[in-house]
This record gives sequence, C-alpha cells and structure tokens, in this order.
Amino acid sequence: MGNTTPFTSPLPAFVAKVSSHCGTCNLRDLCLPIGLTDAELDKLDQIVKHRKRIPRDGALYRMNDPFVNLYAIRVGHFKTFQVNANGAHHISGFQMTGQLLGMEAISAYRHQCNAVALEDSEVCEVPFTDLERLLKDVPVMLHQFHRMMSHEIAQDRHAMLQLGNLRAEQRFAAFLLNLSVRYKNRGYSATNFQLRMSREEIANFLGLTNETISRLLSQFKKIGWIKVNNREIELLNLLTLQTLVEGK
Amino acid sequence: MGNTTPFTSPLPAFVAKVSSHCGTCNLRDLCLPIGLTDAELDKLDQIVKHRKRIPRDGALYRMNDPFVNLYAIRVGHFKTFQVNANGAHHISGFQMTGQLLGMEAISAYRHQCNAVALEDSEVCEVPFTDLERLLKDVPVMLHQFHRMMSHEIAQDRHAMLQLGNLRAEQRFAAFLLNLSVRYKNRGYSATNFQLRMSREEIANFLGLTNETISRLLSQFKKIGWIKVNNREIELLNLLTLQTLVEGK
DNA sequence: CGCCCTGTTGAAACAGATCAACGGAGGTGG
DNA sequence: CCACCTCCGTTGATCTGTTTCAACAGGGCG
Repeated sequence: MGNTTPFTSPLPAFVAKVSSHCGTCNLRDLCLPIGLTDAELDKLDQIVKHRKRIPRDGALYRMNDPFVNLYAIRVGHFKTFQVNANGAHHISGFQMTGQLLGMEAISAYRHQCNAVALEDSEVCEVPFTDLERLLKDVPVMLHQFHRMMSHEIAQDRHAMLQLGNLRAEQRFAAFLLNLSVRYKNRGYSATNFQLRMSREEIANFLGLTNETISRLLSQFKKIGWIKVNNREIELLNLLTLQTLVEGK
Repeated sequence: MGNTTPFTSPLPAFVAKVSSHCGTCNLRDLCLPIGLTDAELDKLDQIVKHRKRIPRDGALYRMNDPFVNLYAIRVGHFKTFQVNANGAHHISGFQMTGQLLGMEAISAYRHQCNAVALEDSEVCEVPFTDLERLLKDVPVMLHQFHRMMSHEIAQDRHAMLQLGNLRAEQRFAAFLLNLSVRYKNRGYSATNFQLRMSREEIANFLGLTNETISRLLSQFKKIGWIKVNNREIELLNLLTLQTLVEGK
C-alpha cells in the first residue's frame, strides 16, 4: 500500500498541529501550510462549525443516506464498508485522523457505503455545498481538495492491485506496512501500534478469512518478523516485510 | 459492477451527442446539459484544443510521467495498469468513450499508472491548470467535475468489493454485466458487444488466470447463458448473470 | 461464576493456479 | 496463393494455497 509511494501525500500537511488557534477542525490544519490569509482561514472555520462525537460501533453515515456533509476525522478510527444484495459486507478501507470521509457520495448525492467508528471518535462536519462555494473563491484550496480526491483514487487503485495480485501473506504484510506508513505520517511510531480492528475485519478487508490472518500472525511471529500481543503489534523488520510484498 | 447502481451516473450526459456545434471534445458534451451559457462553453472549447490519436498498443501516458493533462476519450478503448517492483503488472480498469483519464495523477503531480490504447483511439487533451482555472468561474462545471472524481472513487470501491468477495464465476459475470451497462449507457446494445481486451487482460483485471477465464466462457456458453465467438459476446440472460453475482 | 465474543490451531475439502499439449486465427514472407 | 510462424485461446491433469469445519483457549463483562 503506501509502500513505495513516490509522491507527496496530501495527508501529512493535513495533520499538522495548530497550537495557537482554536482551530475547530483539522480541515483548517490542511489549509494552513498552503499560504492562506487569515480571512480565508476564518471563512473555512465558519463553514465547519459542528463537531460530532461518534461512539465505538456508531455509524457516521449509512449507505443511501442523502449526501450533505463531508467529514474530517479529528480523533479515532473508522471503517467503511458496503453491503451487497445477500447481506454480505465488505470493508473497503480503514480511516484514521486527518482523513476525509464521504467523498464517494458526491457523485450520486447519496452515500455509497457505511462509515462506522472502530473506537470512540470525533469528526468535523463539512457541509459540501458550503465547501464548494468556498473552494471556488480560493484556488489554492480548490487545488488541494482535488489532490485529496485524486489521492483517494490512487490509494484505491493500489489496494485493488494488491487484492488482485498478491498471495495471502503478501497482502497481510502490505496491510501492516500500510498502517506503519500512515502512523509514521501522523507522528506516531512506524513499528509499534495497536490494531484498531479485529482479525475478522482485517480478513474481510483483504479478501481472506480470520483463520488465515490468525495463522499469518502466528507465522510472522514465529519467524521473528513481528511481535504480537492481542492487538498490540511490533514490526521487527520493515525491510523484510517490504521484500515479501515486492518479491515473487 | 454497475449492476444495482441506484444513482445517476455522470457519464451518460457526458456522451450525449452534440450535433449542431463543432464541439472539439466530449468534455463539452458533458457540460451542455447542465445549463451553461454559450460564452462558458466557448471558454471550455478554448482550453481543449488538442485532439490526439493513439494507435493500438500505444501509450497515452506512463507511470511517473509528470501530470499535465487530463484526457477525455473521444473514440476507442483504453486499459490502465500499474507495474510493481518485480515487473508484474496489474490492470486497474478498462476505459471507454466519454471517460476521463488521468485523475489519479492530480495528487502527486505524476501519473500513477500506464494508460494504453486497446485499439486505435482518440482523446482530447485537457490541460489541468487551465481546467481548474475555468472551473472556479463556473460553479456548475466545478460541481460536475467533483461528481466525476467521486464517481471514479465509487467505481473503484465497487471493483474492490468484487475482487475481495466474489468467486471466479461471480467476478467474471460481474465483469460482463459491467460492460453491458456501460455500453447500454452509451447507446449500444447491452447484450451484444465485442470484447476489446484479451482473455489474459480480463484475467489480470479480475485477479484470475487466462485459463480460468477461458473455462468460464466455455462453461457459461454450455449452460446457455452466453454466446461466444472469439471476442464477440452475446449475453443471453442478464438476469441469471445478475443472480449469480448477487447470490451466495 | 459463567457466558459470549475474539482469537488460535488442526485436519479435510475445494477452488483456482500451474504445467502442458494442442488448435485455430491472423499476419508475414516467399 | 500458400506455407509458415506466432500469438491467443481452449482443454486436460495435477498441484497448492486458502477456505471450511471443528474444537478449544483466553479475556472481558454482566
């Protein structure tokens, strides 16, 4: 996933800390580094009034909900998943602080998936019509927004590549490395972190079964590539994992 | 794929015919139905000057090419694919008339995949900086553009769902139905069409092998769900195929 | 304490990959 | 125009990774 990403992700800027200002939302943080005036930043603050708390297992939105807001994650983790005709559901991604949720809904004016909190979380509501109005007056913000949507597309393509090409152990290694990069980008450890999702959820996301994930964790642990304790993970050898993902 | 899509795709409008005007590009077609003034349409024409012909197997762009243009397909079919460290490549999608190529590159200012023509094709170059400048002056066009990017995201998610969840025969049925819907949206037959790609390419896209695709074609033909003659396909029972995709 | 949910591990079954052989279509050159 | 070649597609036999089924362990919580 975010392994060899040769490009500057728009996300790091997104999570830059703003200490001085009462910034209501990390959307503001995104926009700070791109040279906005105070007036423009204030406008941004004005449209992003609501903070919303979502408890663990709570739904931020559901499939087919009418599309009104985008949501920027302030704290916590989410999963997005789709439910098909026979009730089976598939997790399309795990989102963390600084990510923008709901972009898939702009097209059809309805949400195309469910977004559920993996832990007690908090988001900023961004009314999309207001945002679009604001964007057209601030070209640099408009551009940044396009980059974020584009980044989402690029990410999804990368995930598809892995679902289609890799064997179970490679997928799982890629999954761990992806989390690693994302935590690193957010200023956390790249090697020690907690899985916020169950084995079952990981398996579902990767198109595998929870048994397979469990076996892989045991196997990786035995080989000495990782330490595992419940959901506590330590990656002992990022390079080897990377090699596994890339190698045939 | 586009099976139960309960939403209005932004694409049909895209391919609406414009008979009266010398519209240089189908991008203009997209924008006609959304109530633009002649002046605004002219502006659009101005930024979309170049038509470009791409021969069969020719590359429209390659991974890591600097991002300058988006490309709207006028005629023909393309595939987009990524190449990983060990040289393996994975097809992330097949594109046809009216689709916009290159949106994955906005984020990192470089193309994240290769786009290659499956047959002699023609595209319109849309310089992105010009487009963005134009968009900010025409809110309705801006909105339409956001819908297109969003649609791309929604599509990719749907494809991921299928890669992760479905068995081989279901994936392949979904693939056929997806083509069916897309041709129908473009005013062609939903049941008779030509596969523009090889078995190998289909297999690669679906995360299977060409042998499996071949077997599935034979099997579907034997059951009486389809007729096949080389790349000529006739879907004899859309509903059954749909049931297969949905059914467990 | 006992229940339920999550995670682990083993053994058997199966879907799809791999290996291999062959047929046919289309293009090229004699 | 035919012979040849190559690429693409088909089909069969075998092999393997992953799923499925099943049993059990541990932790959290009422």
